[in-house]
Amino acid sequence: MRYSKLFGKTIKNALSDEVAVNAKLLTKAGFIRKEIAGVYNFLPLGLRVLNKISNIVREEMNAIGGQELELTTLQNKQSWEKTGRWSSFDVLFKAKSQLEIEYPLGPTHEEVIVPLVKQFVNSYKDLPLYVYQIQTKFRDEKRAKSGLLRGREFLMKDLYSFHTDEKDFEKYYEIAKKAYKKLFKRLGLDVIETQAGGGTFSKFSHEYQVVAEAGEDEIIYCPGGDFSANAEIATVKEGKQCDLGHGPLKKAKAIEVGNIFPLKTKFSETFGLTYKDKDGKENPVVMGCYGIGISRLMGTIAEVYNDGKGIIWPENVAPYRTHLIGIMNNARPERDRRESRIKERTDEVYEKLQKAGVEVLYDDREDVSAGGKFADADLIGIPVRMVVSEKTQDKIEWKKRTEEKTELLSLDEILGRLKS
RNA sequence: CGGGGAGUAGCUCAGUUGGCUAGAGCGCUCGGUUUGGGACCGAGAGGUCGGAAGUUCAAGUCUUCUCUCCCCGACCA
Repeated sequence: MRYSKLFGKTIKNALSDEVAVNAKLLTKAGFIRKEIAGVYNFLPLGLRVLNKISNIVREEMNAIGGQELELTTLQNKQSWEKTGRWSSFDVLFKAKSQLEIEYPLGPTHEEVIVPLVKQFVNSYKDLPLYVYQIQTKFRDEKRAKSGLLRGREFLMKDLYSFHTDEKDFEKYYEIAKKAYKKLFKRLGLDVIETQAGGGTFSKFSHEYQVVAEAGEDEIIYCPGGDFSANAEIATVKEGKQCDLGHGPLKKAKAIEVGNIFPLKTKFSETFGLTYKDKDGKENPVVMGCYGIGISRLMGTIAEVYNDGKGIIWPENVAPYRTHLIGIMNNARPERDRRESRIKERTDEVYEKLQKAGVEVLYDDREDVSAGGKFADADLIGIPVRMVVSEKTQDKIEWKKRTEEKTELLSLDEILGRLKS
């Protein structure tokens, strides 16, 4: 992508109405722009990050048997009345039509998926079943805050699992836990699996927490990694030795990026979702739910990985793998043949990278100084920066966003590095 | 929803006790000089001062109402 053509440019000053680190950086760098409080537009760069996160989540959900589907956002009031949540779900958006009919705007999808699954599941032979969707959800937060961390409209993955019995559910729950661990690792995030309360549905749940000052949750955890509990339910105190002797337990603020929990038969009983077992007996289906906040993850990554200059994207979620800069006199290429060759060379490197299948954001702007391009590259935070200039001669300068050192490499050497 | 703060150019902001054609920096356009860490000179465009009502000879400035954004709290499968 040529930066000169990219929709959504960097800005020098942060907008005054963005205070949260993630919103400030993402706005400055041209990834997002606020529409109203807690509701953001995702510009091309931001959408690429969102899609990369979604795709990793998608791959891992597919790997544990998940089938992707798309559910409605405009939902059925009757179903919500049936579960009692039409009145008890306090952040439910209620949209009214011209005919004065009310529709819940989906904050979650149990009320849609359970009646839907009921139309297809009759027998133990239809189970287990794992379906998921990655969709925009709406929650009427009284106070949206912290940029992408707590919005009124946000992108979320929800997987629902359906089982014949508790035992089968528990088996899958452990599989899901493993998938979550792998998935967060792929995203480049240090995520702590945390025991949490069960809310209204069950005795327990698990949250996936990222330690960060901006977080709204508080966890008591073992730095060695074998224990963590939400402070709301923790029975142990900060400072106590953990069971494996990894030193004293710590207390920290954290961002909840995922949450998995048993639904048992709560929704299947409400909607009459049952199956016939081998003896022809009707039983309620046992369910589990597995959520991940996709847009919140994007905010969390920006919140956690940055320095004074900008964002530092982990490789797998960066909008582009590489950032190419040409330092040249483009104002009057016809006047200075030597420097105009640099422009041609950078164009050529760009074409070759593209041909080799390397994702590259090419800063081809002709009226921006070298310093301006470097500053923007740091702000945008793509993992690898490559420079072509008079100084690099027939080579290309390679620099990682996380490091200060630069190296001069040939295009072949660069392609070799990007392959591994 | 309670408490606090803020709305003036695309962005960040200044604007005195109400007083003349409402300003600056950045950005943008044009011309010129520049090019390895956010260059410089010159010219120019750009404003219903969030909205409505009111007080006044006169309102960005005072009063009332209202909308919006931010922060703290409460809330948060």
